[in-house]
Order: sequence, then structure tokens, then C-alpha cells
Amino acid sequence: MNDLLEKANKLGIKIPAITAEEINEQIKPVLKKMEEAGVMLDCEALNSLDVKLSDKLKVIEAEIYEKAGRELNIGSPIQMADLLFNELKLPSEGLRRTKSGVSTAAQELKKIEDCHPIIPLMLEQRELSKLISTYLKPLPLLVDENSRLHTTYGLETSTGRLTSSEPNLQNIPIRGTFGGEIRAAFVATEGMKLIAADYSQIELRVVACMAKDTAMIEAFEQGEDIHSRTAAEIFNVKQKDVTPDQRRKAKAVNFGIVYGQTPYGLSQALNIPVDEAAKYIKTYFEVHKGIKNYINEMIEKAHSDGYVETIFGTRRYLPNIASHIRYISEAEERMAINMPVQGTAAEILKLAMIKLDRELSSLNTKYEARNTKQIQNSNLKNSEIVSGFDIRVSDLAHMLLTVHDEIVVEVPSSEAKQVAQIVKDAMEGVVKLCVPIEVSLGIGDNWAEAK
DNA sequence: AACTAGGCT
DNA sequence: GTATAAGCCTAGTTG
Repeated sequence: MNDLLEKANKLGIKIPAITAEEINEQIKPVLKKMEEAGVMLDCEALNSLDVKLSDKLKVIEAEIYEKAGRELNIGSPIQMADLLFNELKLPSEGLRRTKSGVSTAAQELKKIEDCHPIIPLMLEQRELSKLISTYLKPLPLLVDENSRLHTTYGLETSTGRLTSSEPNLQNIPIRGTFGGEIRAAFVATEGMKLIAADYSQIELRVVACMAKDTAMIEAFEQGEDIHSRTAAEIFNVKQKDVTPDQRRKAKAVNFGIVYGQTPYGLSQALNIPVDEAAKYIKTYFEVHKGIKNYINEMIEKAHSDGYVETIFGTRRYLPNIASHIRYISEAEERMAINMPVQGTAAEILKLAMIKLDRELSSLNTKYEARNTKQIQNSNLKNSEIVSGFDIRVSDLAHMLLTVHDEIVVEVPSSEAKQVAQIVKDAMEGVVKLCVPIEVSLGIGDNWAEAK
């Protein structure tokens, strides 16, 4: 523990005196409450979207059969690859190969999108069948008698993140044509609102601090748009002259830092030549010497100690860091770079949840006292006072979900603004990094609206 | 059970 | 020569 505080001091970080093990013990009852509370699902909305998309899917599949000249199993990558590259003779150079042949992943198909009308159809088919089979069909079958969905949170990950399963509520769609509609089916109870509170670039703030990277620290202190700042650096332009495409590329570079980027990886992510990607990375490290140094330090530590760790002491052992098989050792190097950052961000979120749980509990006690008093003074029945609050009077505002850098809270509409500020303050203040921590807030009747 | 694919941060 | 940006969970196909 003393080690941890000492380490934090060196980095200019103020953290609560608590170990990773203690964080995990204390988060358990919080997660249990969230699991039991569940989140209300608008099953009718999902069912009608299911009907709509299933109809659309049938039409698209018929068109695929027509273009193919025969019926085949569209869900089989083997059969589809055979059709595309053997029968239709579409070009397969430049496409990734899997163990079973040419990849038909959407990312690869986009490269030959203009070669044949069947490709756009396949992409649309994939999107629809994914949504239908993973979300629209299964989720409505899992709700309880109150239309609420109960996930199970897990603590067993290699970085310290949480997992969510049966159902996984950490991969509910948000992008794409229908993502928003699906997320909008996660609704607040009558008379209540959802608050969605998101850490803004928490991993980059963490790495800026762990790496003591002067340029990145300055960017966050000044409240700059970090991606456009990076764009200005790697393209050697003024920040105001950064184009949207330059910003998009810089965003990928920033993601890459946290992932242990390689020229090849960046080139794939951006669909650009490897040497162009290599240039961006080279320029980036010329500006961000602190980041470069952090990367070297983590790799060295993994070699010397056999593990890397977060600020709070969660460890990840990397037994193959010295493997003579290069891609094995390189994979563990990337884990060594990523884990302390992803893991520390996860710990910050867990600590915020523990803190927020306490604050909401004490707030709820006050509400309860107030409501009891109102009931006594008014001669109204309890049910009339709390009508619309279809949950225990002692538990009015509560956390429902968490998605890595986000917390979703359910709260009586009348208290939403006040509680949102409490959530934001708890999340922003739970630890003091060497840069400000920012949380963005949304309030709405459903999860899409609250983002 | 392995593989491929694809949803999220 | 071989792989190739971190961490998860779920669904469908294949053998």
C-alpha cells in the first residue's frame, strides 16, 4: 500500500488509500444491487423493430440468391468466399486471409464494395442479421415480470475491467442505422429519467499522467480537443487548419498509443499504406517523448519483473514476453503497454461507482425521510405519494449499468438534474490525476436520449 | 470445440 | 517465413 501511494506521489496523482483487492471486494455488493435492480426494456419497440428488420432481411437475402444465381448459406463464410472469389471471380488480392481461406469480414468486403452489387447486399445482410439474432430476438425473452433485464457482472479479466454477460449489456448497439433505435429501447421507469455519465478520454488522460508526457498534459490542461491537437502535430499544421480527415487519422493514432500501436495495425485501421502509417507514428513519438519512454519502461518492467501493474496494484503476468517467436513476444509487449492504462482507468471507474453508491444511499435516506414526513403530514396513502416510483421508496436513485467508462443511473425526474451533478462530481473527483478528469452528462427517458 | 464474424469501450 | 492495435460476449457454421 505504501508503495502505491509513493508511486502515485511521483506521478503527481492523489488516490484513496486502497488496494486493487479492496476495490474488488467493495465493488461486489454495488454490482449485485445493480444486477438486481435491472434496467427496463421496451419489448414492444424491439419486437416491432424485429419485424421491420426481418422483413428487410428477407428481401435482401432474396436479392443475394438472385445475384448468386442459386441459394446458398449466407451465414457460412466458407460458402460465401467460394461464391465471391471462385464463382464470381472477384479480386482477392489485398484481402486478409483466414485459416479457412479469404476473409469475408465486413472490413475486407468494403475494399471490394464497388466490384459487384452483391457486396453491398452482403454488408447490409450482415448488419441486419447481427442485430436480429444478437439483440432483437434474445433480449425480450430475458426480461422479468416487470420488464426489467438483469445482467451478471464479472470481475475476472486480465486488465481489471468488468464484464457483463447473460445478457451482455456492454455491447448494446449505438452506431449504425438502427443502433440508436435499439439503445432507445432501454428506458427509464415511469416518472423517472436515465442519467448517462461518461468519462471523456479517460485512458489518454491516464497514460498522459503515467507517462508524464508534457505535450499531452498541456493539451488536457488547456481543455483542447486531443485528436485535433494530435492531428496538428503529426501533419505539421495549425490546429485550426486541421481537416476532418486529418482528425480522423489522428484519432486512430491516439487509440493506437493505448493499444501498443504498430505501423501495420495503424495502416489496417486507416486503410492506408504501411509506410504512411509508420510516418505518423514516428512523428508522434518525436513530439511525445514521454509516451515513447513509458512504452519502453513497461516492456522493460515486464522483462525484469515478469508482470506490469496498475496504479492500484492490479498485476498482469506476461510469461511469454521473452519468447523467441516474435509475434508472441510482440503481443505481450502490447499487453504490457495497454494493461496499466486500461486497468487504471477501470479502477478509477470502480472507485467512482463505490463512492457514488455511498452518496446515492445517503441521498436516498434523505428522500425517504422527506417522503415519510409528507405522508404523515398529508394523510395520503403511501402509494399516492410514490406513485410512478415503482421501486422501493428507500432506493429512489440508483445505478443500473456500467460500460467501461460510463455509468447509467436511474432517478426520479424531479431529482434528475441535482443527481446528475452529484454523479459528475463523484466521477470527476474520485482520484486526482495530474490532468483534469472530465465527465459528460446526458439525461433522458431512454439510454439513447441520455447519451 | 474451433473458427469466423461482429456488437461495444 | 509469419504475424500484425487492447479488452470483452454472443451467434452461426463446421467438423
